[in-house]
Amino acid sequence: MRVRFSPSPTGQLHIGGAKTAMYNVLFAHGQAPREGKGGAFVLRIEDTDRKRLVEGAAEGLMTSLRWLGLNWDEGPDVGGPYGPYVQSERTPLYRDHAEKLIASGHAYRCFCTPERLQRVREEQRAKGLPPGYDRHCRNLSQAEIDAMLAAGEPYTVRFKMPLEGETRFYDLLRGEIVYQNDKIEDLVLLKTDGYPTYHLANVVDDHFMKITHIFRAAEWIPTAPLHIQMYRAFGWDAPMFAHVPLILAPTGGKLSKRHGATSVEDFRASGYLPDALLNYLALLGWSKDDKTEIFSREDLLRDFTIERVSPSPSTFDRQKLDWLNQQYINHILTVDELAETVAPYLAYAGLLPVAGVPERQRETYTLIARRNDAERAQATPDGERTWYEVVPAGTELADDLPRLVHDACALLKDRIRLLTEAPDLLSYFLTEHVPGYDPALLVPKKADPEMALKALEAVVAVLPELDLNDEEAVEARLRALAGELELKAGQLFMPIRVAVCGRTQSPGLFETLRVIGQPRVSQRIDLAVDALKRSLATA
RNA sequence: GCCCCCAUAGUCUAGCGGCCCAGGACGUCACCCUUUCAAGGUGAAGAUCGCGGGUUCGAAUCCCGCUGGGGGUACCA
Repeated sequence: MRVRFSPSPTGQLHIGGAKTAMYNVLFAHGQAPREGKGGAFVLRIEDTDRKRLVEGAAEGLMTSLRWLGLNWDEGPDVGGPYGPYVQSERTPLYRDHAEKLIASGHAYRCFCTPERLQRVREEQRAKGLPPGYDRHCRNLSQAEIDAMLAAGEPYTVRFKMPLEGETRFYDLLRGEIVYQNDKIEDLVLLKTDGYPTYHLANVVDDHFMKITHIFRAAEWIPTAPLHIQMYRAFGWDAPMFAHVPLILAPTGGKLSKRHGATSVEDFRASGYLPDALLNYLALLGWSKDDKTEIFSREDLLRDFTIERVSPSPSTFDRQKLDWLNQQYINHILTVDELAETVAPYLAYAGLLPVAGVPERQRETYTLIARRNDAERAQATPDGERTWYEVVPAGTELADDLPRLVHDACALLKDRIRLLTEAPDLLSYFLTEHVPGYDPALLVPKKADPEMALKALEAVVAVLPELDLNDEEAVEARLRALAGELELKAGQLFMPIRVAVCGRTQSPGLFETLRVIGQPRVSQRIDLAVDALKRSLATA
């Protein structure tokens, strides 16, 4: 069983494309071997539209696929027995086959100009007729054709669609689909620039690359009958088809740029894990049973069958993706893995030297930097703070960063949903001094500054005798201290938390103190005491 | 306009004629845990299975129509 994913290098990999690619991989590497057949996944670049070509897009597509772990057995970079795998390198093949179709009476040269086609469409619209090519050149006499050719008139090659009858084909997800032949146009196969259209290149390549199953986006359903007719005209067997449903935007319609992140690269830069994205995409239109939600790559390879993919389109739900991402961060990644994964985001936010980013995370760092540098340069004055603007440039970092990143990840893994949240959440662990904060936060609700001051001064007094590594002892001592001061535990804990973290939310107080360590804790509390004294003096 | 596809709670889905006056998940709400925020646990609300006809002893499940949503209608893929 051989399948293929064939993106056109006109932009980044859309998550709809990623889903299609994933189904291809799961079929070739999962379902096929399970059913005792060999499986190969082919990557083919469809760069036949020279006008829409984007420099570097093919590389970007491949980077995104690899990031998702969707690896191909044959493709432009790895080669294979049926190459080349880039269509622009195969143009003679397409031209030959267009000629073959003309010779066998299944296609014809069309000398109509774009202007004439445009005019025909307008006339049809004016008369309320369905727009489409009027087959003007289908019945030119040989003399007319020869004259045009002799005059050097440019031409396209169009497929001679049967004028009557019907074409049926079987879709693995939907069953049989029937089209009336007279509803299908004589579409262009070869353009005047000598490049093939999708229809020609696809059918020819899928045949010569021995593709057995075509899993492609549902938007191709309407042209499937054309493709079937082409296989027949060539005398080839058509592969099986499965048209995978589109991903819709919450507002309806195809998911597009206006709906925020839509490309795999967008999600990568926004702090999603490849496994979580893949898991989410798998669930969008497929399920194993009535309860399983978390699927590792191995699970998917073991459980996926194309037959269980739903034929109905589904709406993209960012909240569920976020939940899955959080599940992976909190329950599936180890602390070491999290610390490594989060490194590029920390580095870009200035909380880790770039040199401290592990080799394996370099690519992510580069991607983040490339995508954000431009935006960063033209900093919006009104702007909301972005995830990487959590500490001022030049902030002094702690000297024992690797340990701190690791320990802070251990404490914070249950509250990171996106990796981009890490810089903010980890900031006060990684800097030498607590980032600036409003001293008013030091005062708990329903309390006054005098009380907060009294509490912190009492802490300053007992701090030297505490071993912060002994969380239980610290807790016991501080609880006792609260009693002595006639405060509720929380009324004592909150000022300490704010003094040390610069915010009212943090992991458990005692583990936080342990990780930040005696010297910095004590220095931060001293500063908080000063701040309180100052504000009391002014008031 | 014409052609095609799809149709279970706001969203993703289980269900493939009786097990379903419909199960799971996200989200929402409440409670528990608790030094904050999370995480975790427990529970609740939320679907006349889009509507109307059939078929059948019996339909979310099969058939037809309608409605709604989506896609296609390019010398783009």
